[in-house]
Amino acid sequence: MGVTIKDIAKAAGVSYSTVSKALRDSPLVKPQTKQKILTVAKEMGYQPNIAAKSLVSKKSNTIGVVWPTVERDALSALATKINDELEKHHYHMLLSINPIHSAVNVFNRFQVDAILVFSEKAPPNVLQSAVPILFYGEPGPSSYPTFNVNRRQAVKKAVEYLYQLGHRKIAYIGDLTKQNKNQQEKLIGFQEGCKDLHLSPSDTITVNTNGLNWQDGYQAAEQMLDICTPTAIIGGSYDISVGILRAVKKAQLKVPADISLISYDNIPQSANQDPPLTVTGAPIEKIAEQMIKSLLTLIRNESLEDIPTLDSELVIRNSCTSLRMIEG
DNA sequence: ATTTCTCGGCTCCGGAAGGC
DNA sequence: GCCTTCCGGAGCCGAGAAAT
Repeated sequence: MGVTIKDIAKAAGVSYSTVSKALRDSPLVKPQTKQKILTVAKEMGYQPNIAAKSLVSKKSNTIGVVWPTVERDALSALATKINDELEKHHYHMLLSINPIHSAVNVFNRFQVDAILVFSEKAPPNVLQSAVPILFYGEPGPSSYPTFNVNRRQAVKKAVEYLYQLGHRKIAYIGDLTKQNKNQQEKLIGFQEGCKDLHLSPSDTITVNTNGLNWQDGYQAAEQMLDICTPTAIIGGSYDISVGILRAVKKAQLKVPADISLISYDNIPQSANQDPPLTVTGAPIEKIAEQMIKSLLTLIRNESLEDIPTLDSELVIRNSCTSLRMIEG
């Protein structure tokens, strides 16, 4: 058992209510008494008991986050940013990779203040939760607010940028699974972008990775390169793009000299690749910021007006080159 | 089966002490 | 005697264990 305010009270020779006030910097405690209590607390290694605090305040200052997987770099980056953003507001984060229903159930028992559900596919029925839930990505049951980013626009921007560089033979390598709306949005963005720019359907290639891990991207790119070599590729996620990069290198080709590459997922890690990747998508700092802003609104019991869909940004680094330069 | 107690921390209310 | 300052005790919170 850890040190409690009762232990400190005994050691400091005051009552525990005085310790409580001193620790909360209450003006009702004499400065000398306060200083003595703080010194004793520090010496004894006192750490406040969150469970006890939440009993009184009816708040745990904890957010439950339902996460699909911890294995993808893109998601770890977002989880880190969300945690940073929560810390700014003195909140803690509990992460669960359980299925949505059981995670929501456990979080309610832990008495979190709100739950953020990162959903890659909509849950089949209504969730039982005493605390507010915010969905990110795939909309949940209609009664729950959803926060989203403009994936379609992101991929479209990538197509337009590659077009400006002179590319006409462009591949999109991503998860094309029909059930996953988020991934479908990216595909639609690619198709719309190509159509708007009158790219020949025979030159635009879509390759299904059947997954979002780097291995999925690697295999899909490897198979594609056996058959054809586009001048540019758009990877459907950061992890997929990492796989594509490996496959391109294995095929004795160079990015960007032989093939330009743009990755979906606007995360800082993209800059650490060789070469640093040009990326598209909403910056994860902005995603985390907007997400937590919406969550805190829900916690305050205020109604959430329309949550804005975050626009994407293209970050140009070194993985794309002008087609003229390749030819020259 | 029902009631009481326990955990740790917070807050309200009131008592003790001291100054005028 | 009154007022202010400082501190202490009771009660509360929720869930589960222990007692009845």
